Amino acid sequence: MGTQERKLRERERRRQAILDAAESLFFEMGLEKSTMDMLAEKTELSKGTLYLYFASKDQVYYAIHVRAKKLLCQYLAEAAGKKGTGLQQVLAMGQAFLNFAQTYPNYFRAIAFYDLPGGSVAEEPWATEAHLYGLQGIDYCVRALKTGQKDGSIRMDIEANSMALVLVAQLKGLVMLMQAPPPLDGAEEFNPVALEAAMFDLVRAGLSR
Amino acid sequence: MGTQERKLRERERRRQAILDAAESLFFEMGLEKSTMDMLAEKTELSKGTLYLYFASKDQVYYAIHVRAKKLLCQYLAEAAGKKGTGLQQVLAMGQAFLNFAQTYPNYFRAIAFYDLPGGSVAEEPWATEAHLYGLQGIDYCVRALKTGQKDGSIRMDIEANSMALVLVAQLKGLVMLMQAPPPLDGAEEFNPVALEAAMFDLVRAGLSR
Amino acid sequence: MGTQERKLRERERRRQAILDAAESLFFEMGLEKSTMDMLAEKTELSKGTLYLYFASKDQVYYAIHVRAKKLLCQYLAEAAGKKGTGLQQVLAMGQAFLNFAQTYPNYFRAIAFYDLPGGSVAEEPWATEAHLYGLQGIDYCVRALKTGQKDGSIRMDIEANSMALVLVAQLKGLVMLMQAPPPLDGAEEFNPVALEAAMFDLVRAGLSR
Amino acid sequence: MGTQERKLRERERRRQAILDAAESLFFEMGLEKSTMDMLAEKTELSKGTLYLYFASKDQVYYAIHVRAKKLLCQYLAEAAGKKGTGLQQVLAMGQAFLNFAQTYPNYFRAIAFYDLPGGSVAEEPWATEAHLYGLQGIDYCVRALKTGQKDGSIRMDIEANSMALVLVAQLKGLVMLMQAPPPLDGAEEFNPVALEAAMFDLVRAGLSR
DNA sequence: TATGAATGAGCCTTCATTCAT
DNA sequence: GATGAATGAAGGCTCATTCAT
Repeated sequence: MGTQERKLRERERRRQAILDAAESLFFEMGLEKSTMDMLAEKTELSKGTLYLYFASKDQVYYAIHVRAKKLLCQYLAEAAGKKGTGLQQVLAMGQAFLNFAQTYPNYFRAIAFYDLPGGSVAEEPWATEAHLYGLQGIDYCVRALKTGQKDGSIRMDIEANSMALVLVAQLKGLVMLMQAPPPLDGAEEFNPVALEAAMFDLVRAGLSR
Repeated sequence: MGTQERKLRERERRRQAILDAAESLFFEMGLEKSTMDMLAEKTELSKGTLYLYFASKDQVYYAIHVRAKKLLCQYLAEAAGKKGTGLQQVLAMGQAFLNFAQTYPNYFRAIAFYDLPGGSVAEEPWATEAHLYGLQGIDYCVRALKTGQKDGSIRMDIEANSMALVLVAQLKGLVMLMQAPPPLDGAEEFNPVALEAAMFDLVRAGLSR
Repeated sequence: MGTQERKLRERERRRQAILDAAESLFFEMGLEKSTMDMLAEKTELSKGTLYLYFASKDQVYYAIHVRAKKLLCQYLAEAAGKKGTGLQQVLAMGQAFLNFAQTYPNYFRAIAFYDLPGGSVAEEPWATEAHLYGLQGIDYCVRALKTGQKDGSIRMDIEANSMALVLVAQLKGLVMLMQAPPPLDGAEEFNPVALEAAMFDLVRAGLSR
Repeated sequence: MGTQERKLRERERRRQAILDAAESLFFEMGLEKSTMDMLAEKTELSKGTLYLYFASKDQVYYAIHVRAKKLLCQYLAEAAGKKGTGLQQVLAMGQAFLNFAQTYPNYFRAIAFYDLPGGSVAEEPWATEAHLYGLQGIDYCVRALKTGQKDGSIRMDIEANSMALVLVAQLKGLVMLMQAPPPLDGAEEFNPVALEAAMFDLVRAGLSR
């Protein structure tokens, strides 16, 4: 019978619906200010039911985090698969990261915030899946760097593993800066386009031979 | 009589003692999980007394944040004052930033966390002083870049204002990565020294002519 | 199924039980000195549960106030419906008011205190229902006065609207006096029966033709 | 030496200054919302000093209450001393009461609120002086009533002691009604002048022969 | 006498989680 | 599986009062 299977699918659908609601809730209100009551109301489910699908509020947040990393991985994978030199691939991945962050700023925050030292959910025993996705993103970058070194588009004296991490960290830092609320009087402060250009300039010049 | 003056000094000393305790508390437990009760216990003061020195929990945190930015500014100022080419100054400031982050990881977090989008205290009307310190740090970097362009150590086609922000963002991202808790099994994951080296390599190559 | 209906009834029952407890608590301790902890203990409910039924302490008090005015209105309505001249109706309503105040001294206080200038809950946006009950009481009195003027039991030169308010104010003042605690040594001070008699004497003579 | 005497006068002056400040504070903010800190700031005295003059916050309030009753007594005494029939004296005292309440609405409230059952300070062992002033006011009224019975302006079958209390209670109730904040939409509700007229009409007709 | 820093009990309210139905 | 009433441990903050100086 497909009965059991159908039930499973149904359950997964519900789970995703909860996550959808949680996403918009958490990102609108902030994680700490969001309550399970609000989530229950938004999902039109009872509070008890929520706990049938997620063991805790943190788990809900974690699931969103995983979602976000999964999606980011897809963006990176696509960029990594493009034709071109290794350097071009690296730059394409950088662009993909920026696109992701601009298209899904909330997802980006879920990733950035979650990884923060002292972040609310990190260091939990079940935080495994998310980490793997993170590693995979790094791995794409490492491979592209090595490809670039083989095809001559990237300097040979670069240590690919470390540089990949540096590039990712740089991207995260940049997006966090760009997404930070203008602290005062809403002054123009900086031009996102110019910022991106400067970064790509730095990376291209810094990596290429 | 210096009585009044002494009282004022005494008061300031107490204030700083509270901040010291708050620092270690907040950074150990995280801001949200720290309570005023805990702070009272740690300072061996009553809860009421705490509110004689700080109007709210947020204000305590903000004061730490200001402290941190002040100190970081000193680090940067010192580096910015060193002899050498503009490029060397830029790199020296990068090194100073890393030194600061390693010497005072908690202060670094205070800065990084506070600036986070959706951060708990940002956008308050009194969050001005802190912002100015931030701007000053950027300014040091801009000047060093321009100096480098004049003395020939840095490419002329670089837009100093944007690049300064990129460099700062990069540093923040890198330190956040390095300070992130090893998410699992404590695997070595990455080598901080190699990471720093890779970053300086990227920056030097990326900026110089 | 009447399941849902039963639940609703159950909920209402609980609500009333909380109000019962709150009544005796507030009137014993005074509103300001009563705490939600006390109310929780008295109802043998947790403090959190209290907030499932009432949004705030003020709302609890307000609910009591409404209860009181509702009951008073019933007393007045009954008296207003009696046979007799208008004057007799007015006096009957006065007597009903006194009966109410003697039977439910706490309710009387809830009304008197709530209406007090500077009372804690007044001027809230939801304080509407209560006010309407108050107006209705006045209305009964106005009608009785006019009836009396038609049937000749009450002087024609009396302005019914103003006189109704005067009579109500008089009654309130009198009951407040009678309910005031003997400030010292418990001396007899005054005789409630004589007081009532004096008031009815005054009103009868003052109104009749 | 007049030294000690001067000190005593100085002390009394300070005491009165505190009361002046407390009056405007309490009546502006409400008793419960006023804090000793506020009073200290208003008097430009330290909080500790306040406790040198008054044993508690309640005592401060009580002193204001006494002040108020004293002043009311003066108003009544003056009216009671006027020439005319007993009835005229009674009515004059009523008018004096209304004048007092309109001139010093805050004082009136201090009296009315303090006497309220469950009022914050009542039933304290030291609440004696105030009570005496209250009795004196009653006494004036009793005498005027008896005078009226002698001079034929007031019915003989009235029991002066009870009627005096009724009249006072009536006045209090009326003023409380008139001072109550318009509960809704600021509608005109009632006309104070008409109210006063109605009351005097009732009393005159009710008392006179 | 005057100060004001320190106290600490207490207040109202919130909310993640549980569990009987 | 779904519900939602009940829980209770905190949480941030207030304020009348005390006391060493």
